[in-house]
Amino acid sequence: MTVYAGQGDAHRSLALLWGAPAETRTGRSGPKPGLSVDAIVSAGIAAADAEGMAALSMRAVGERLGRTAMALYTYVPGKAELLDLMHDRALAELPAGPPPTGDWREAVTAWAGDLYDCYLRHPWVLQVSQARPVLGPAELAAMESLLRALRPAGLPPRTLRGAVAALWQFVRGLAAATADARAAAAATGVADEDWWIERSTQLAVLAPDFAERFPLLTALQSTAGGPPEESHREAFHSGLTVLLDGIASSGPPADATAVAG
Amino acid sequence: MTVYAGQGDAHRSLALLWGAPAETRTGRSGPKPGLSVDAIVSAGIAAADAEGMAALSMRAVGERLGRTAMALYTYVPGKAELLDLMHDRALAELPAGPPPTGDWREAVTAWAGDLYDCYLRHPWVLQVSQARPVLGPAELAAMESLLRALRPAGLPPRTLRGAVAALWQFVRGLAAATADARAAAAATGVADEDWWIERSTQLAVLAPDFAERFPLLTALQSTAGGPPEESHREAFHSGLTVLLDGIASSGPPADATAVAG
DNA sequence: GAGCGATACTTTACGCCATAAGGAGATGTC
DNA sequence: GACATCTCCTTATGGCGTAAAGTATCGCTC
Repeated sequence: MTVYAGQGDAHRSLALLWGAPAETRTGRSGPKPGLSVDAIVSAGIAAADAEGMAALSMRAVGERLGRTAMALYTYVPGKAELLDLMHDRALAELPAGPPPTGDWREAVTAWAGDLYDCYLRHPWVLQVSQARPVLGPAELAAMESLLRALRPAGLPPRTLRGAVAALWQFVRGLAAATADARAAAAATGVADEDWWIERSTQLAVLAPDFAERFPLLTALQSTAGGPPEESHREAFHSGLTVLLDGIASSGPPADATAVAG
Repeated sequence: MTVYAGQGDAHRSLALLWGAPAETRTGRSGPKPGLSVDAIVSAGIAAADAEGMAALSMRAVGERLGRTAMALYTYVPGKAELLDLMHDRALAELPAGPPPTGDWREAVTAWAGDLYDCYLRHPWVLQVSQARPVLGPAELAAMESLLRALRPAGLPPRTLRGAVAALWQFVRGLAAATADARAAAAATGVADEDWWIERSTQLAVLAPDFAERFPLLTALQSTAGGPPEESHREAFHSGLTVLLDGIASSGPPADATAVAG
């Protein structure tokens, strides 16, 4: 669901993301707050992790805190902003910085693996409207991490921007594919492999000319072995290798870093 | 919206996608169908193009056809399946095959550009739960096209799978970023540039230590010129170059194709 | 310490949504 | 003409996000 939040109150959203500093006015009257933005975000993440994005409602989050749905509106402008906060908080689980090894390939690989794992721990993040320019601190920190890892590669700014986009989107996309395969397996109660086989059987009936219409796809598919989960992991590594090779060939004179390392 | 369709009746969905062949039983009684799956899918696409994914309801689609929402359920099992059909129909706009030039880089670039443009023509496609293994004919045809374009690169199967995933996800991700930037600009009525400036100003207030916390990001940002739309196009090209370079370096002995071409 | 305004939270209500259930009318076969 | 079948409708159910308004609680001012 979507989670295609309206642009709504962008200012308020940003302020919440970056933790509005002097929110504590002097002279507050009224009952003390029983909740907090943090607690609400945590409850939202717990709910999304446990029940999935489709089941995430303001009522559900409120119930986890022993409140009604409307109580949340004291702390958060609306569901869209709550999702923004949840998104950034999930990304905040990423390690702060890459290990200071000299090998940028290793550093980038570690970064990609961390992001991939984080997405799979919180698959609902992938359903929050992608690439909405929310600019939360954790998201920016993750990007800074990637830039730090890539620095030794010595890319010019243009290429660097492209490489960052390609890396991020690749990880995100592969995590989404993995997560969806898992969800399908869990929802149908069918094991990954069997589900795939069933699908293929149906396809063979519906499109008997499949092999002729899609010869290359058929050929490629026949070379795949093992369950989808493993196949995704393999695609992750080989795709990442392609990306790293591309980055290496766009770097400085080709052997400067290799020799230096 | 999500479009995180339940796995629901996968069989029925697949049958619709591949155009169940002998649907016309002999001896049909009852009134003649006033609608068709095709017409409903077209209306759905028109609605999504015009009003956006958030406004896409069964009611809205029905209204475009002069019917109620419930009338659609005679033709389509539910909203999720309709979205699957819309998704595949949108991808069917892609050209059938790459031009038969010998230059695979050119062919892949053309393929990527076509997909990028298609996504931007139908931004809602990017909000349909990504990578759901729907396996519609148009989606598979697009993949076959990419494989055809990549063939001269002579990649081994493992690498090929990774490269395909990386390319597809990269294009999808960048299209999503571009589409979201456009949506933000349209929704706020603010021009791209101004919106970005405003955002930066807010950030500077909320996080005065921005430059210290994110030095590399700050440095990279300062090298960017021009409006976001152009910046995205630039990222598209430089990212694609990185990917193509990576593919080239994973291919056969490195100069076989270059010399041959 | 009385009063008052601000605050947290609730109840209620509105207008959406997808879709289950059942009925009305049209159309074909027998 | 009878009947089965099919399209399409109306109605109803149970959800959703959230606007509006009410209630209880707290802290400040006088």
